[in-house]
Amino acid sequence: MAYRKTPAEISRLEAARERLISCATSVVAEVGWSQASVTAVADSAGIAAGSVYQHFPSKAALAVEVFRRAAGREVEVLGEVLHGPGDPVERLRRGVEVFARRALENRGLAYALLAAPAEAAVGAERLDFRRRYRALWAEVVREGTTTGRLPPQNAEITAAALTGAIGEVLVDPLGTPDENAAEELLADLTAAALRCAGAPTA
Amino acid sequence: MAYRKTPAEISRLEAARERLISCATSVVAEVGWSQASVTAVADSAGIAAGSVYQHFPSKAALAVEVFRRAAGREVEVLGEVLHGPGDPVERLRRGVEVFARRALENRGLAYALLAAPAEAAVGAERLDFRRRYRALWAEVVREGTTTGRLPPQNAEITAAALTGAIGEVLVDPLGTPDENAAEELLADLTAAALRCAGAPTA
DNA sequence: GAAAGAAGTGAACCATGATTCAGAGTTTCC
DNA sequence: GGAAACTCTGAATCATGGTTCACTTCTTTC
Repeated sequence: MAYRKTPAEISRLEAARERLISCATSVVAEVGWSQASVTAVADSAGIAAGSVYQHFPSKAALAVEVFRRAAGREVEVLGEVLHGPGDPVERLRRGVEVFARRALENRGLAYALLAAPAEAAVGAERLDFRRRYRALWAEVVREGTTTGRLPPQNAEITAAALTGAIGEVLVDPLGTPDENAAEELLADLTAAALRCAGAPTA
Repeated sequence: MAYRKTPAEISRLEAARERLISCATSVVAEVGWSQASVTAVADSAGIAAGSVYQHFPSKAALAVEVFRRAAGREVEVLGEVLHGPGDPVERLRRGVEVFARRALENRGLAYALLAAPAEAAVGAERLDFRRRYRALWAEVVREGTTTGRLPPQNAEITAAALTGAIGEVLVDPLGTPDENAAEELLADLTAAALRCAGAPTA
């Protein structure tokens, strides 16, 4: 019994791993997946390229973890809003607004999550998360139709349409940072989303 | 004056180039951009890998040409429908339907154009074509609002939303070929698109 | 403080796939 | 027919960037 990881050592390693994920996330947000080489990520975390492999078996595994963390946060936030109290139509409106606002506040990351070219493993993860967004929208839409606040419709299709519409509307502004037009964009986007679900125009 | 390309020779070269583009398009539609190596494309056209470089300066240039041709056809078809005769709302409906139907008829290619991971040059091209789709939708929407067939709205945002919504709704079915559900999908998709533009439900 | 074991380093290694190029085969023109 | 100019071939070359590994540095335990 000559060596045994002490609790302090374990948490130091854990912290190093977290730091690596966090730095990798920043790098991806700044330069995109394709430019986020192992070397660049390791440099930004202040460690050697080889050390990355003490925390992750491959670059792809790290990339997937980065994506999951970031996308998971968004799904969680959106879920909270959509599952919150109040009228389904109002929750839908707030969901779109919150999602878009968060994206515009962290454009680089939002672009990486929504649209930036990425390796296959991340692409697969992205599909999975789009499915989750869809499921969240579908729930609210279904609730709206059953309570009569929304007209009859295929909730799954509407949910997919919402996911795509919001992403597409955001991608362009995400590339060209223009602060002052954001509020108007948000208003127009939420209006389009509500129309898409068939909500009566306010 | 010892050698001069004869007309026959010129058209033979031209035909070889066209054939290459056509074969490359098929390969991309079947296996996606990432698997469409120069060797695979050359093999499918029955020429050596090196010969590709007699027609294109780089693989990226060929990929861009493949994308432009295919996407250009779609823009053209959509434009014809949207610029055709009749009520703007009806043209909108038919535009969505035609676009979606064509995508479902050639799923592999549609997926490659809309969503498949691709090199940077193709990604840039894709952005450009999305802008063109958007411009086409925006025109009709604007026409609808000025003639009073559609409620007041930001036509550019609605156009972006339509582009994203249609793409997103299609991407999933494009991966899982299911013939019989297509008609229902088309009906639900056009309904969602019309709602998105604020068209009164039929 | 010394041995044992683990983490960290970074230059070398390796896999992939685009690109090149020397030689073989074609076409043109006198 | 034959020289000149061009196309075609495909194995060799090259570029990129992820991954490995012999070695160094740090931790633990006695």
